[in-house]
Amino acid sequence: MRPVDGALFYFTGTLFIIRKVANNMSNHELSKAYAPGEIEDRIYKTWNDNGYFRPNGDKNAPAFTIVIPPPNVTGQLHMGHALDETLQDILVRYKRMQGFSALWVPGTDHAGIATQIKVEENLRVNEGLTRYDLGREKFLERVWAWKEQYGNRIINQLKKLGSSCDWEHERFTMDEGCSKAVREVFVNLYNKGLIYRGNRIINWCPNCTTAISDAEVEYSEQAGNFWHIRYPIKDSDGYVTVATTRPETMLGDTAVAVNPNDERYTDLVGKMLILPLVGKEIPVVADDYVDLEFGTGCVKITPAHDPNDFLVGQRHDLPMPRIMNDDATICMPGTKYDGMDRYEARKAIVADLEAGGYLVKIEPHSHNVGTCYRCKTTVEPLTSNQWFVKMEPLAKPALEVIKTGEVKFVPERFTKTYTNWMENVHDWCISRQLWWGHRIPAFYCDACGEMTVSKEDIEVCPKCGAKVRREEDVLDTWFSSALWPFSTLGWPDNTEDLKRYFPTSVLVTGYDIIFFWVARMIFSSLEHTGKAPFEHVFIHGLVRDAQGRKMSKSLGNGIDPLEIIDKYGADALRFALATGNSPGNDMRFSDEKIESARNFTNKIWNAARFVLMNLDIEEVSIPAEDKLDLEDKWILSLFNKLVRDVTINLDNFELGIALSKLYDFIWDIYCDWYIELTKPRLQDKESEGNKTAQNVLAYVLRETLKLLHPFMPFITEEIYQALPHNEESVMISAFPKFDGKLTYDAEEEKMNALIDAICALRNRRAEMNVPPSKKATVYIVTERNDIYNDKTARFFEKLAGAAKVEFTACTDPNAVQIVAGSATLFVPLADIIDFDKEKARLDGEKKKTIGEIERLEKKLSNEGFVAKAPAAVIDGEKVKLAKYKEQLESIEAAIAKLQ
RNA sequence: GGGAGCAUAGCUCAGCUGGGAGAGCAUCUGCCUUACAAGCAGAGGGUCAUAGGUUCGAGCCCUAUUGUUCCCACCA
Repeated sequence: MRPVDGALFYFTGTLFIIRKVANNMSNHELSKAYAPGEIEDRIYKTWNDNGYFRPNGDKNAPAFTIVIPPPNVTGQLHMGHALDETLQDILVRYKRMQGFSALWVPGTDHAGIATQIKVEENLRVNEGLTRYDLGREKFLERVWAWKEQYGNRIINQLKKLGSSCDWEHERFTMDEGCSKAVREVFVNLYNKGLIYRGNRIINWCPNCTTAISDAEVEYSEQAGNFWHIRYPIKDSDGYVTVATTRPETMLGDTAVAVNPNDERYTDLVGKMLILPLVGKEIPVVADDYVDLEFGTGCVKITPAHDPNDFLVGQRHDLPMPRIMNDDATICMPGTKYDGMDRYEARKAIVADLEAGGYLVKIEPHSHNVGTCYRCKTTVEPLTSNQWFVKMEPLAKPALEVIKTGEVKFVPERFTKTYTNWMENVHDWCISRQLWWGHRIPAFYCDACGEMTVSKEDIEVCPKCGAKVRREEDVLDTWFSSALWPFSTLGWPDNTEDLKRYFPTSVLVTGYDIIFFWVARMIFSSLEHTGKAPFEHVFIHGLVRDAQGRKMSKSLGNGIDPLEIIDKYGADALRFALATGNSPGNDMRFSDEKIESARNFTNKIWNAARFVLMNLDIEEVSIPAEDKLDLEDKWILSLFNKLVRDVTINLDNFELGIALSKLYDFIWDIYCDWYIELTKPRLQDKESEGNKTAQNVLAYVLRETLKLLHPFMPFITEEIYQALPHNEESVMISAFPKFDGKLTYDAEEEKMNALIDAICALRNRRAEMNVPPSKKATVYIVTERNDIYNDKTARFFEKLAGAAKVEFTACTDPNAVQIVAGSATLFVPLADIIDFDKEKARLDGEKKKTIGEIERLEKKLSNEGFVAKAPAAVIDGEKVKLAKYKEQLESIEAAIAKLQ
């Protein structure tokens, strides 16, 4: 599979040069700051050229599959994508390094409405034409041309992020294979009776002039009015008063409904009313739908323009006249309202009602108005002939796989969101009055009235032989997205890919499209493949701006990921997106965050520079145990624990936690301590420990880079290539495994004691305003010479401002005493020390220590605690107690010495 | 009306299956200690929203309350 043989391997970078330069003892001026720009593109190209993005050829390796949530083909990369792709890339790279045959399928979505609108807009602006001027065929040619022109833009942008997709698997929701899958699914569902065509009430967007599904309607609270209107009772002086928020729809009223239990109106049921302005007679019907408490108790019924009224209309067999055209203008030929826009008509009707004495009152009333999620136009509910997917039979198994855990949401709470929706889902309106999309494969015969749904195009009616015409409507974009996990792998054919990589492993997406997409993939996959499409759904939140606002075009607060990459590098962006937040929660993106991420890349870069400057070995391995110093065992032990923790976190989708552990290890442990601790050995080239220090330093760095690689692929590769290494790329190297032999608990404890002592010493010096340049001999009194000895003394010299270390008590009465665990350190720092102040300080420490001892003793003498707490916790407390007791002795000795 | 999230340092947020609270930024002090000033060393700063409960032990589990954000439903 992979063209290793003969492949020109050309990872060469700045750091590689550093190593050469350092070894040759020249002193070139080398970049102190990490400059990602040139490095990233070069590395990405090398990965690609070497075929690393393709699954490894190992037939025995377990498969790991992710399909990308396909971005809109003509879209541009935004922060939401950047987050989504980063998370997927982390998972894929991790699994690939673990030896899985990892496949990440990329691709784009034709995005029906969005793309069509874009092309129409372009047509209007540049040529002054509408799609109707061009006609269907010509218009579609334009859209395809547009797709060809812009389709690669977002794909190239994904590459800038470092996405390790298998580009040879790239798919498009309207390519041949996906189209075949769509057609197969449509016909199958139709034949099973799960797709039907009918005149139902649907959500209509007058601006996009298409039906949209329930999921595509967004509700927004809007201020409006309640108009109370009198409807006269036929053959009577009486009237009923109805209240409505949409007076213009009265033109389409075919009844007034009251609650059957409403005693106020019992006599009215069955009577006829005269519809004002129209003069038509309409009945009063009794229906449970009417709320006794709300409004006047009388509801005007407009079956063609309100979903609830539609149901009432069906129950009472009412006529359902549509009074609006597709552009939401009034359709009432012969009336003055004909042709008026719906809001214009509202004004006119209210005025006329008032003039006619029908208007009782106007009450301010705010209510939720449905809007189109694409263009924000208020949707018009109306009856229309549309295609629907019958949801009930599909929802059942889709709920079941969640219940059984066959599909798991991460975080788990989103199962509830999903379940609530799926339990209450209505039939899915799938037809769209657009041109760009999968055209519905239904054929009408005008001669005999037959409708044929067919996998193959047909020209003539199979029943009567007359010429047929094809359905004009296309399918909802989400209909094809719903098939994405299996259509991209070759379904309906039983391809090798399908067998090997389906079901997929994880789906990574934002919580905002659980209904649109995740839910529909699950029921579609179950229905057509018999399997759930994925095992885990890893949900993330939205990327917001620094103020916590949603990024939006209209607000102009969007942050362009490409600009960020340009300025800070892809690794910094990925770090900023992957850290400091937990799954499913929204996150804020700020300058501070990206700067701090950039600083981290720089820190790694410089640590690597340091290591390389000191490296003159060609191979790196862990030296024999008897060669290892205390600090070597300490860092190896901590690294080993890091491997264990990071692996566990990654397996649990705790990417942010894993990354912050890596950050802490690299910065606080490796850089701040270990590098400093190795300096004495490194500076003495002839020293016995020099090679050991080099080996451990380079080993831990190299292995840590492997752990970090899924998160920050570029910088880790660049440094990996510069270090001695065996595998051709860190990207395909083996992810480190926990090694039981590398656990050094005793050394960890000793090194930690030394660190505590060094910190205590630094602390004292700072408190006393001793300038770092002023060194003093440090006298250490202790019984633990396994910790404090000639070998570790150098740490005090290097890191704690010690001129030298003596293991005797200090005779200088002005020496400051520092108690650190089991040792007391004397430092003659001050010319004259203030005895009272020193005593007060020591007294304070004594008091604090006694407090701790008392707390621990109390806890350990608590029968409940001793009886019920786990042994490890109890032991931990005992160790702490012993430590404090030891410290107390030292403090008391120090106080005694002062007097 | 139903559901979910959030409330922890000045700000933004971590805190995994309960074992005496952390990071980044900001603030203060001192350092160009030749890997890194995009840095180093040190410091200050928190009744973990409130009230109960479970537990030997609660930021974490349970109940209620308050504030806040979001999703779903749509009573015309």
